[in-house]
Amino acid sequence: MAATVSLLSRQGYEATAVKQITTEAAAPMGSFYFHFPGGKEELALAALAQGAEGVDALLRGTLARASAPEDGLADCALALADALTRSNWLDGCPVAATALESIGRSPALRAAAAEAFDRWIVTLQRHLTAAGVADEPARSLAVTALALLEGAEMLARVRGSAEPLHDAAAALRVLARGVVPTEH
Amino acid sequence: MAATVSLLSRQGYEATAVKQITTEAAAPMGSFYFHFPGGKEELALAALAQGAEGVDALLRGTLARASAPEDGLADCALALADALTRSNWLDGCPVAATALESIGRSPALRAAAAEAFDRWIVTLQRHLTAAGVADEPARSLAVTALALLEGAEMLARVRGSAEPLHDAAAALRVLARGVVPTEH
DNA sequence: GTCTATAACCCGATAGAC
DNA sequence: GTCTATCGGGTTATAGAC
Repeated sequence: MAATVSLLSRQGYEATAVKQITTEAAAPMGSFYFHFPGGKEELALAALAQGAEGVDALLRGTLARASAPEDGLADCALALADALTRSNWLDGCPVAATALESIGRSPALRAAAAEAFDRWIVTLQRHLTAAGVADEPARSLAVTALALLEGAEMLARVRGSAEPLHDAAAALRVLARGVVPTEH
Repeated sequence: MAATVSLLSRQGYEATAVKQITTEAAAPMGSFYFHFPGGKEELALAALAQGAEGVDALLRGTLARASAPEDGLADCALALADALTRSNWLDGCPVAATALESIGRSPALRAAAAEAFDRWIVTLQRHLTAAGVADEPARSLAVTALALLEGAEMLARVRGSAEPLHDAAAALRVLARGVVPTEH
């Protein structure tokens, strides 16, 4: 299962063969279809849900540890850069590749991807409202922040450089300072 | 060829069969391998290059038509939203899906995707330097803008809503105003 | 140069013995 | 519940007639 999350993150849904998954998990093909009668798609749905939880935990942890509320979003970009560097740019967002592939092909996968994105947006938005930002600018900035994180991560992985995520962190700091009320 | 660009944009590299391409182009399988001895991958490389040119033309046209230099980046987000809505969220970035699939699998495709992204970044950066922004903040903002455009487009397609691209446009306006010198 | 027919292979999924 | 052996179909790519 963790193997599936990683494979979907690295190569997407279409390029990932069921056989590759069962091999990596040291499980035989046959019993796989006992646990996942819905086949490959059902497994992918479960993997997307698990991947969504993993990313959400990373975001929540990073936001909670932020030295100042207005730096939380930027810290998320830096946390992604760190995780990516450690995996040699292989383990990216566990949802992105599958999301793009699913748009015109699998309504179920597309919905699962949308749900994952929504969950992360809510997490980011809550961080902002907790810092005193009103609901509406908070939601808009949360959507923008997630888009920027996803896009910067894609650029970083394709180029093999953390630069886009560092640039994104700087931009997120600017955007957050525009809406988060300062204490003094 | 144009068919290939569209198919890569809609479903990525792995999900696109050579047969689907030749069928859509009303060409027989056999002669395809005469024109593309490198097979599917060589065709995809050509399609990525053509897709890169198409997007670059859209960006250049939008930036040239911008009412004010500091609105150029935001206009790009709105142009993408417009094109996406017209295709029912199907025809997105012709590079993104293939880029994510290729990272751990095909160095040639990954390099082609990186080249496309670089080209767009240069186009965005030139718009900023032409508006009087210094090289370094211009490059950093161009990278951030492309990341935001790509991420927002992915979110918009997955959710079937232009909202993320509108939010991105607003953010790009804020970021551009922070670095583009005003006239008066 | 163009196209058909097919090879060689891999895919997801299943039947059926255990 | 577990696993092996296999099915039917779709994949890329090619051989060979035209």
